[in-house]
Amino acid sequence: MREGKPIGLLLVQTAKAVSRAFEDELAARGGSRPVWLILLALMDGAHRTQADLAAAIGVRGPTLTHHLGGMERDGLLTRKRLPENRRVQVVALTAKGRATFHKLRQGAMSFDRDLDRRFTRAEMVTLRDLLGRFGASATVGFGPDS
Amino acid sequence: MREGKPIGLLLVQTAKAVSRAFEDELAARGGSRPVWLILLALMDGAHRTQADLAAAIGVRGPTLTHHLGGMERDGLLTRKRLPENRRVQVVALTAKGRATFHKLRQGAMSFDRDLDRRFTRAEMVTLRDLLGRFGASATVGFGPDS
DNA sequence: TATTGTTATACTCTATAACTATA
DNA sequence: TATAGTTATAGAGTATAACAATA
Repeated sequence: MREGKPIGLLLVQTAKAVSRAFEDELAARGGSRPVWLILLALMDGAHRTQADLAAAIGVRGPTLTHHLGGMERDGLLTRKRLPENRRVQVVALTAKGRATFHKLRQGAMSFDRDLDRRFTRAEMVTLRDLLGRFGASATVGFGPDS
Repeated sequence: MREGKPIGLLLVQTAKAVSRAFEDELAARGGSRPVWLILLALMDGAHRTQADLAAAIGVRGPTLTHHLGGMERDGLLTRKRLPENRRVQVVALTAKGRATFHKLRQGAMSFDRDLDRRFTRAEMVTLRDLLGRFGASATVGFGPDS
């Protein structure tokens, strides 16, 4: 016998509200969720190919190409072919890209601080455990500081 | 000093995965999230105007019009003007609309049962409390049975 | 004038299929 | 043939601005 709103719905609605607020925060600093995730992945530096990068942020190849195109037009990154294997594109952040990363990171961190204040240490441990129980995977954090 | 992945990110990523799975479940039964939410709101029957309905499912007027248009074309509902106030549209489910509701409701309930099994009663109480702490609002459940 | 909803239009994110270039 | 990525195209969901009809 379950009580109250379905837990999946509660989770999804809660996350939708939080997600919207987070995206507003990023937008106020000239970013968006996909741009933030790409910057994060590039700063972490662990990916090798665009296919890897796409997988890291959870989209398909053409979707990544789409976002990289926009970011390249905005001067956030450059793409150039590897001489040894000209099929591969090497994606690198520009100074502006790194600056944007830091700007967005500020927003992301302040956003998270606000959420964080609502829970005690113990509650946070419990919450992480319970969220983990839904069986989703995860990759990124706030990324490196420099 | 916080530890691990930002809690907001964890929440959003978890919800994204759950949400995607839920939408696949609805899609397998010929629905979608917005259609499900609209059917649910109409079965609950608490709204009065389309503006209310839009607010209940968290979208703007034109977005609702867009979805109602599709659902009307699909024969799930009818719209007609109130004689007393011809600005107001009265939205009503057809038999097909109600049938679709029940079909999607099966999917939603079986989906939620799967999630539910992963938690004890006590954990569920805790989880609801903690999710509530994020400060999101909420309206719907599984709706009425008939 | 204010209210209710629609139309016109557009943007963002995403995807699949077909293609180019390279290996 | 297989691989890395792009182009072409499309579709879902959302929004704002302007509008029509009604009150």
